[in-house]
Amino acid sequence: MPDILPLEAFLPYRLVRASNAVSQRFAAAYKMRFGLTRPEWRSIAILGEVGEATATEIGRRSTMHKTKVSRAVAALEGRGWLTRRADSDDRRLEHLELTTKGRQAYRELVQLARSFQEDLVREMGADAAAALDQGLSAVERMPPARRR
Amino acid sequence: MPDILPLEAFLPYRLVRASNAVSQRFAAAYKMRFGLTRPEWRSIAILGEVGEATATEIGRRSTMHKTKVSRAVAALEGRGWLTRRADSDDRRLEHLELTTKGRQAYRELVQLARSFQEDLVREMGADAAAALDQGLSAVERMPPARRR
DNA sequence: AGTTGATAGTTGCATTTGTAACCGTTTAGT
DNA sequence: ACTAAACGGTTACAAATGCAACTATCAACT
Repeated sequence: MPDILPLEAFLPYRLVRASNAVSQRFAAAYKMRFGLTRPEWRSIAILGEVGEATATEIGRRSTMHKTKVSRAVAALEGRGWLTRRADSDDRRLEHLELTTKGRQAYRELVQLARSFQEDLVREMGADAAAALDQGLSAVERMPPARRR
Repeated sequence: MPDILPLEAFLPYRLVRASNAVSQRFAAAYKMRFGLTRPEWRSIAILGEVGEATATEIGRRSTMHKTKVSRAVAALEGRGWLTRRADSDDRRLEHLELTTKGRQAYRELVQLARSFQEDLVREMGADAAAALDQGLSAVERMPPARRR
């Protein structure tokens, strides 16, 4: 008799599936509204949050690879949503900042995100949402598999 | 004063991040051991679980696009880990089944997955794991965004 | 029977992504 | 000062992915 593992009971699989379901739903919203990609949305989210950051810092804070950030930033710059400012001390660094247009979009994106999360919590139920929060916090506390 | 949304407090982002952290760690394990891709691992997992399935059923059960399944199945067939058997009634269907070699790998993969999950639960703590389970279940209960 | 529409599965093509290499700049060690 | 290593950022190339079109088959309806 075979020893089986139901995929439905396997945490990594369940996490991926839940994450896809939820984030794709949200991605559909900001893609529909602004035509943004996920790396772009994340970059805006970081810049809106911290005001100004280098590309590396965006990557660190949003868990994105340098190349993704680089491309997202280039695209957002092309839209006129952010500007680059060279660092006077270290000429490798570029300080990025949202433009007025970028901040305006950010404001709307925050609205979108808030109402999305409210709907989500309502739909799953407050206690389940609290449980999810607790579970995710524990995962976040785990040491990363391997730095690179 | 700007109205900000901390990305760290946004559920979709946290879900994606947790899911990446966990599933990439596991992926590294089966990739290291067998050189499998994620679609391949999932296809094996389904076939090992249900014994026999069509490509469409694998896709449905593992939430993968047809093309992913098609390519994964082709790769696994190339390895000699599964066989195709035409349906006698409906000649569009192909019943897929693991070979002896495939089942052997499956057995080892199940071991790998079990010990991975055990480690995971131990690392996050039993109650956090239970909370995560509860939260994920609630997400799984939500209606899918859009059928295709 | 014949046409239309659906379904199973594959493949071509464009887009996205990751890896590695690269350039310019800064830091550290000698 | 000088070399080597490290770092920020970009880009070239390869691999993975998704979409759409396609083939073959089946089902339904006339």
